Amino acid sequence: MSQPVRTRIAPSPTGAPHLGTAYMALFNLAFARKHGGQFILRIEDTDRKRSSIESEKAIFEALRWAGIEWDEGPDCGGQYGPYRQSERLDLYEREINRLIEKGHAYRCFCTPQRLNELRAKQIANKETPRYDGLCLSLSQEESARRAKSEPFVVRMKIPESGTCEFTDELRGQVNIEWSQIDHQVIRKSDGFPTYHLANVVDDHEMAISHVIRGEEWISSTPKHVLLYQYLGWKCPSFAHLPLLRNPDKSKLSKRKNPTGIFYFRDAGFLPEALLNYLGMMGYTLPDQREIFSLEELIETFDIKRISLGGPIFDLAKLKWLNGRYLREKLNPVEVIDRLQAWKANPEFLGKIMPFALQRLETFSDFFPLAQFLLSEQPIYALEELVGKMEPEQSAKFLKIAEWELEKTASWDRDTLSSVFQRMAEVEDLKLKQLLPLFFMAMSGSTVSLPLFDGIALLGPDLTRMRLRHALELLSANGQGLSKKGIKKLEKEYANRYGERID
RNA sequence: GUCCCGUUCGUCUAGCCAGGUCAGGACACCGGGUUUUCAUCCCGGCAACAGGGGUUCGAAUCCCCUACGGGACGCCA
Repeated sequence: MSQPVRTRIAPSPTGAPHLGTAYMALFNLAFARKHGGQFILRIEDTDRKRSSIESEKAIFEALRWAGIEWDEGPDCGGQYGPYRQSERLDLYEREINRLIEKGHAYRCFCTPQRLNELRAKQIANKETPRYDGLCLSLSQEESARRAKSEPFVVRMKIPESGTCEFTDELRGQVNIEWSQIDHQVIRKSDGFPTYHLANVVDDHEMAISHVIRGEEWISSTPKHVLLYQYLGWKCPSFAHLPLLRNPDKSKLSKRKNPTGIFYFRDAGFLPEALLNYLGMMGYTLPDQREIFSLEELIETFDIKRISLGGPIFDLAKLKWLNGRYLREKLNPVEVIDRLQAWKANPEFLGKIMPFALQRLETFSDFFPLAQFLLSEQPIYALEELVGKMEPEQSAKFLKIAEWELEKTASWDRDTLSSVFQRMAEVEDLKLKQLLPLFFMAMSGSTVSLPLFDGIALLGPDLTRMRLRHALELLSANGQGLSKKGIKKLEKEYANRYGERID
């Protein structure tokens, strides 16, 4: 351990900042700080189609809100920069060429169609899908010649037999047979590296000493280990943390849980309580304290104390903890400050006022009208939700809205309006017939502010939760969508609205 | 399907590495008390070593098998 400790998180800027990112960041940060090292934020934006600068900004904002600070990153620089993979392409290209020259990697000219067919065939034969090595036999000359006129990817070679052994700091030795590993693409046809290559190159170049990441990476660790060997570099040590889970034990997903970091901000949680809660997922301080600050976590941090069973994220316990923070860690004046910073400020109230004003006779009318924008979840009865609509129709429309809104890139009044406009058209309904359901689901009342403006102010995370809450209310009364029903609806949806995205 | 990882109350976990505790704490839940209500707070209760084999005087703890859960198998990360 003579080498300075440097850890990192490497989120990819696709979609909303995820709780899992904050979770991994927390332990990477704690480990680095405990050992007097640095914690780095690197943006892995090698997926050109899905990465966006907005998402990158959101990651900074979300992590900062949560109380995670990094020593080096795209926004604050550092001596190992740049910290954005799209700005490091030369570096990857150099190493990819080195790998090709040394015979550790080769160009592959197979078309996506051929690979799809191959995969389909292998799956049909109950084999593990894997590249069959067709382009492996190409001579260096032919490969170089075809590269000038044809699209290609670069794949890394994998030993034909034997076992990859590596040490996971938490689990001990892990053995995976090379026969299980595919000839991984390390450079895509668009010239960008894949995660595996970029990750290894950057971790080396950025002098990362400890790779602390999610358990989902264990099975691709052999590829990484091999790349370090091929490139003649020393491997960092690896520690794979358990994954946060949904109540059904599957990997935490926004389908089943609030997973966006901003959800917790917008729903009125304290960042320090959230961080504390994440810190007790799979970890306990030596003295079993449950309430602890980041500093206290760091002070006593011991990565070996992490327990390996995937912890289920329990909103109820988080709320309990948040309540204790409010009561025990803050005084009333501070709570008022924090409340103001949250939504009780002129800026936010100012956004509501234009809509509320037309409905005001006295000040007393304001807060009841604005209430749904200031609470986590309005309360209403099933009959109110459904109204004149058939319950199953309601469930269907709620689900479709959830899918449609998932696809909505910009979250403003007009865009939202057109989403519902279109939905009414496709369903052959008047907007007036469709909307009462959503008024109730969003605001818990038929007397409320304009719907689209309301949804815009609510933001995507709270909106999703409200749709889901409505759906759950229907299900709890036996009038929701069954699994089969959802499958069926999904197909119908694909036909009439277009493919769904996650 | 193949491989890998995991498994202590419903949930988060302590204990496991260095076998001997009535298996401890917290959330949730239930009951009681304080409070004009509610909440807070206090007290009490419910509730777990996945199963089966070993090793041992003794196993939650060490070993093996089974089951179950999860993850991975992309020109996503």
